[in-house]
Amino acid sequence: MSETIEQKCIAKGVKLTDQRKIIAKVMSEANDHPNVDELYNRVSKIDSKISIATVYRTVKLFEESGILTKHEFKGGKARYEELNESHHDHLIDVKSGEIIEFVDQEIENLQKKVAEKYGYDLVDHKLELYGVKKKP
Amino acid sequence: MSETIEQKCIAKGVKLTDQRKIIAKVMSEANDHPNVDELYNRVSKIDSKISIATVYRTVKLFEESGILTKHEFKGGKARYEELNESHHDHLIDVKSGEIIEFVDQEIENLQKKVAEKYGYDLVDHKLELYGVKKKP
DNA sequence: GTAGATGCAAAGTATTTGCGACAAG
DNA sequence: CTTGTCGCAAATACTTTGCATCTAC
Repeated sequence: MSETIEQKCIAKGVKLTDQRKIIAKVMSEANDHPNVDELYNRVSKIDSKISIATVYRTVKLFEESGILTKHEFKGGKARYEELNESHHDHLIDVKSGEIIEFVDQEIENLQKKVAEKYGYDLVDHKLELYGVKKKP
Repeated sequence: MSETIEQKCIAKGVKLTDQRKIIAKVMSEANDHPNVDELYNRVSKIDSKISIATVYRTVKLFEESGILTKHEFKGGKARYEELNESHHDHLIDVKSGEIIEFVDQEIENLQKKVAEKYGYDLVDHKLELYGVKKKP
């Protein structure tokens, strides 16, 4: 088991307020990719006085601190997930919205190769696959 | 030289108004990836009475008709480009915003393979590389 | 104690929409 | 003619921000 978000905040010198602790806890426990509304709903159940502005401010702060990562999947609201050692990309079921995480080292290597071919160092990338479930 | 957007509209039965003809022309001639504001500016130079609502409605219509494609690059406004036979992905210079188009058949094949591995047919995908120019 | 965080409501952006006037087929 | 489009302004959706108050360190 790796560090919790709260531990990461301490490690990175991010001040821990009650609100941030709650948001950290909810995100640490999430195993999906909540958008700000969903996160706000979950957080509100723990402390109903937290404002959505704080949720926005906190996810932004956590993102800038390298604790969360933001995804902007097709035509939807921004979604967040905890950033951890294992990088992965996403396969999105266009019918159900289900999100599957995957890793493909070969694709990663090829991406770096493409960037280099054009004289660039790859600093970031986004790979999203959109699919429909196959008929058996 | 392939079809103009105007010709594609006719082929697809999209009604051609004066405004749409102008937007079609500007997009056909663009060799970048304008966002709606930029497109509106270019279009306004030809006919200053076109409203931005029409530009929004038209790019949406063209997208749904398979004439334009929409990109939502990191943290910016939506950008559009003409959809044509040659599929490609994008490498974005994070400093300058410059956008380079590239094709890598090997990555394309691997994507399909990943989707299949999870029992999906790939219907769409998004691959964006973000890089910084290498020091010589 | 002080710098920074919060809640609230108001302000920004980007985009969409209702409606009466208008134009393409 | 008739259906769909346009321009306008108002509405919406998501996100950010100014300000007075409060809190972690």
